[in-house]
Amino acid sequence: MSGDCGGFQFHDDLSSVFGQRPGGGGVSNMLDLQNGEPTGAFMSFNEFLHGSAYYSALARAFDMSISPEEALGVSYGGKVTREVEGESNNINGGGGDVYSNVGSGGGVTPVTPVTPNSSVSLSSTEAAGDEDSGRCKKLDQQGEEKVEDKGDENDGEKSKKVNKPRKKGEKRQREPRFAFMTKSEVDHLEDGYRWRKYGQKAVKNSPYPRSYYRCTTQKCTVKKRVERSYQDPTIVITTYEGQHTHQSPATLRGSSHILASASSSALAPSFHQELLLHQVPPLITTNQQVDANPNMFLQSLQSPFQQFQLPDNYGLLQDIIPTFIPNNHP
DNA sequence: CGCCTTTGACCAGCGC
DNA sequence: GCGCTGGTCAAAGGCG
Repeated sequence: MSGDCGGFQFHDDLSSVFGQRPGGGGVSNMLDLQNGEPTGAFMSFNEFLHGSAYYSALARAFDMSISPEEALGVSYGGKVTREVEGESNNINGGGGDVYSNVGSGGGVTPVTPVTPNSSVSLSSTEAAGDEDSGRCKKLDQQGEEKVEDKGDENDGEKSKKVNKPRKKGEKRQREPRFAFMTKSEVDHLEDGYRWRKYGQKAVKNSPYPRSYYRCTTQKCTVKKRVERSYQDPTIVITTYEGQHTHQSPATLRGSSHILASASSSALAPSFHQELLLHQVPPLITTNQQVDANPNMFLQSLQSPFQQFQLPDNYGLLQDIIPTFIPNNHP
């Protein structure tokens, strides 16, 4: 079990960590917000994820400025560290509060479309790619081999599906991964990209299956996993791996106008988010102290964002941003 | 017809 | 070595 190849070393962590019910102790109030409201939150991480500067900046920030542990620490405390380092200790019971989001505090927008969700939290691991050193080479190979395989699968013999030659010893560079914790009623949040589901697995210790998605754009190897917190079904944990090599349809659609009309309430929520997210990078510096007191952290983050004159309905971002930004400490 | 989801099977890594 | 688990494949079927 611990042997989760991978994908994400912290996937288990995520499950357990994100799975912690709010109220455990500290900061986690995000889940309590908007209770029972089937609000549709349009989760537009696309801008965040597509090959935009933001993604790169963020990845870089996590990768170079902070260790995975620290990144994770943004949301929860120390126990996690070990997992990130390769141990799959269950941090359950840690009671640590995972949610560090500033509540969306009713930031739910009436105009928000159908995707339910509200609060979001981000975590990042192993952008550093170290972790993979020990495992999951499989993933590396697949990207490339997969292609070959399809061609090779000749023989109609395919008695068994997966009998492709896997190169051994090859390591694949771990792609930066980011996990979002979202309160949502739908598993697959709209993020502006097109995804194809390629698998679903039951997750140990969780009644909810984990779904595996792959970006349908050719040559784009981005993947994402979606699973629900087993402790709080209203929480969806979305983990992105890799970096889009293209722009999302949503972005293409309006990116050029964003800056000009960003403040317009006519913009779709996603655009608001995009704008905001793109403005964020400068704030990403280091996140020392992040692991201190989430509350403190969040509080310190709030002011910087206010300068953006966020639209009334930026609800989601409201939650996302604070979590994203490690810290902006002078 | 193309795209997507579902689903059972396979593989690799890890712990015991 | 065995069993467990996560991750992936690919056939089959559904849908627009």
